[in-house]
Amino acid sequence: MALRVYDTRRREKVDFVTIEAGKVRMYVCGITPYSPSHLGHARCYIAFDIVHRWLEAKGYDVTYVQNFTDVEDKIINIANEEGIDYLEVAERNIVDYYDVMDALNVLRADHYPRVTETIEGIISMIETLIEKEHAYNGEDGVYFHVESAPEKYGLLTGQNIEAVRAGAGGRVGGTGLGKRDHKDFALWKFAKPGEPQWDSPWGAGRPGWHIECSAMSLQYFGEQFDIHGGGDDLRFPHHEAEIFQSECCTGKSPLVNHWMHNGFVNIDGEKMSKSLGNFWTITDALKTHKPLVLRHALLNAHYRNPIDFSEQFLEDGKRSQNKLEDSYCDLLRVWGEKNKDHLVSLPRPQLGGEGLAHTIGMLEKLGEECALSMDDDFNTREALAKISSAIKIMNKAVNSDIDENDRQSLGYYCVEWLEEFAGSALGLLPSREDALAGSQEDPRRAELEPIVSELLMKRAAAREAKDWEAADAIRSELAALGITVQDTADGPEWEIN
RNA sequence: GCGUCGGUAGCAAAGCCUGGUUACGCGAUGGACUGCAAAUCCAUUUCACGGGGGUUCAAAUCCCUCCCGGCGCUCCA
Repeated sequence: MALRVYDTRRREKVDFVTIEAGKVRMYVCGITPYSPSHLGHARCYIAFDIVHRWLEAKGYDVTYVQNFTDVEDKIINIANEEGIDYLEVAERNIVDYYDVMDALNVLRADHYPRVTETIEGIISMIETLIEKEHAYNGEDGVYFHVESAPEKYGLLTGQNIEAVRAGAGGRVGGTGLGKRDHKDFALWKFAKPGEPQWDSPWGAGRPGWHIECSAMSLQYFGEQFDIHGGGDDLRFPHHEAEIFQSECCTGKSPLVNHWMHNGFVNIDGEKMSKSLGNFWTITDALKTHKPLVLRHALLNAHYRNPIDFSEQFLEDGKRSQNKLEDSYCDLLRVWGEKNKDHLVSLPRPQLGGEGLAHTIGMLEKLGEECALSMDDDFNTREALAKISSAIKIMNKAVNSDIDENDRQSLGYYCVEWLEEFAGSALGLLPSREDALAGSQEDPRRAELEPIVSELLMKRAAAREAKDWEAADAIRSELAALGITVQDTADGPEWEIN
């Protein structure tokens, strides 16, 4: 099956081709750790986590690099306000980033280089650019001269260099006093008093915003690599700046085969921003919803399209995710109830029976379709639709009147099916242990356990006595505590809303 | 202004590149099951594609045009 990926530069889906057979070099722009991670970050890094997972599922050897821009204006300002070192600000937000991404089941990249650890590579890159006359030393910093390579302008945004010049109007000269041209951008900013700084051939200072990514990709991948990703807003100027820097430095073009950009998260139709007061951190969202619910909700739209985030959006994700987890749990029980001691080592059962063959056939077809959806530019929405269809078939088959051995082996098949597509590929399944334990991972559960157990025992007694009124009253009481009770063949179960 | 992405049933969102077949989900309604619920299953809620032209045996899908909206052109995932 051929993987097709949308490439921002060519503006169409193209066959995925790597520089070296079987190997993928993927670079995704990481965060500037000046504040806790927000929903936009969740969307971006989940999107590229899907790329990461699917490429590995297809057998590629993926090297995934993601940077931290740990020295930058906003970080310095916050550090000054709080009277602490800028690295402290960066560090605490990097810790937050790892925490929330782990919770969201985002697999770690292979390398997380930081600007502050890449100064040497940055300086040597700037030296080369100056030698080749693509950069110059201005009053307040070293700048890249965009007009030195005009053919590279607008490669990702389709903007025309002449038009931009014409439309720039009053903004020309607004920032960067030492610029020769308003389109030029800083490679190295000379230090102002009290700012973090490193020595350089041009004077003490720190790197401009774009150069770190060029230096890091060069360091880890060399002159050219396969995938470069990031949020849609990075197309310009950040990624176009990278093209200027890297290609002018090495003389190799194109820098990247596949440029990938994920769509934005809007809040109730408006762009999420601190000034509008509609800013959601990931931690905010996780206060009321489980991490996998947020992940599911985000994967329910194609990664390139914008998402309109709302309470309803999360509620939809919650329903879908609960359904997935409930079904997974049920199937684990169908298969494993009698095999708890060797749940993992049990060999895959033989599938027998005419009825099963039909079911297995349908599931295999859906599995293939699911893979095709992922191959078509990582269409997680369509893949989830296939998974939903599969779950329906699974539930029906497992609940039908069939031989017990068949039921058990079918359960096993279904568990494996879900683990392959919903689990490995989409990262939406909890561990088998967590799934079987229900929502046990919720910290509030342990707290509520004693009181709920007591009420459930009273209710069981009332039901035993067929005192339905009393039993329902207890259920209402629990509902008022935000707890839903479900009666199953194995007795009542409860979960926190 | 320039660039770019969109406008799909009550809501939400795939499909458009590679014209011709059901999206999927939520919500709603009825049914099976249940003491009643929940969960699950079945059925109904279907002939939806911004407007107008055109191409074609056939268009949500290709072409033209118009309208509306998002985002970018300054820091931003």
